[in-house]
Amino acid sequence: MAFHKKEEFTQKEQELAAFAKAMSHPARIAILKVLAQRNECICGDIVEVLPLAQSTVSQHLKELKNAGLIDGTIDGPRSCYCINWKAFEKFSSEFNFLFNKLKVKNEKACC
Amino acid sequence: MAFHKKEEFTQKEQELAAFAKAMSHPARIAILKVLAQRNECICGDIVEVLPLAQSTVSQHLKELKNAGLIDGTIDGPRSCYCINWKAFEKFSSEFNFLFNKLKVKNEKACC
DNA sequence: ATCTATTATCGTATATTTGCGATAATAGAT
DNA sequence: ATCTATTATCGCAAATATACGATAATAGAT
Repeated sequence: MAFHKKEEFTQKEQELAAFAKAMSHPARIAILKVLAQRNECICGDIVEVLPLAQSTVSQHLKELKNAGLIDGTIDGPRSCYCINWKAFEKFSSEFNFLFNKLKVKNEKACC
Repeated sequence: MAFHKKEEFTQKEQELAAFAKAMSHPARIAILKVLAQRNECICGDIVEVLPLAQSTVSQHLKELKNAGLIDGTIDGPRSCYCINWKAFEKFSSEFNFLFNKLKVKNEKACC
C-alpha cells in the first residue's frame, strides 16, 4: 500500500528531489564540505573527520556518487573522491529557475 | 543500533540537511511549485493537482511547514498555505556559501 | 442545532534509510 | 607468494518515511 508514486511526477521534479535527497543527511553535507575544501581528493580522511564507522561513511559516499554529486575512482586499496561541480551547477540553476524566478512576482505572501 | 547520529554534526550541517530533506520528495517539490505559481494561497487545490490522496498531501504539507519552507493558517474548514520566501533566501545563501565560494578555488577536480 | 465541505489526525502496512560489525576485495610492499 | 592497509559489500536491527482509508475536527451555511 506504500508504493512510492515518484514516477507520477515530472522529470524535473524527480531530479530536484533526488538531488535534495542526496543532501538530506548532515553526514553527506559534511562529506561534501570536506571534499570541497581540500584540493586533493580525499579517501579515508573523511572517515577520520566524521563520527561514523568506516562502512557507514562508505555507504554515504556511494549514495552521493549514485546521485551524481561526486565522482570517484578506485585506485586499488584507496579510492579518490571529488565533487562533481557540474552537477551542482545544474541543481543550482534548476533550483533558481523554479523559485527565484517566481519570487519576484509575488514577494508578499498572503499568510 | 541505528540511532541517527544527526546531533553529532554542525548546526549548519543539520539545517542544510533538514532543508534538503524537506525538498527530497517530488510531491513536495510539486507542492512548492504550485504555491509559488499562484498568488493566492492554495488549500485543497493542491490535492486536485497531485496524484495522491488528500491525507497524504496533508502530511506532506505538514512536513513542509515543520521544516519552515511554507507558512499556513487554518481558516476554519479551509487552510491557506504559502511559501516562506525568507527560508528559501536563507537556504540559498547558505548553500552558495558552502559550495559556490569554494568552487572558484578548485574548479578543476582531480578525478 | 444540524448539515456540509474542507482539512487534520490516527492507525496501519510496506518500503526505505541509517548504522554497525564482519567479511571480502584490492593493489602495493616485503 | 604473503602480508598490510584501505575500501567496498553483506547481513542484520532499528528507525523513518510513504501512502492510504477511516475518522475527527473545524467554521460557515441552512
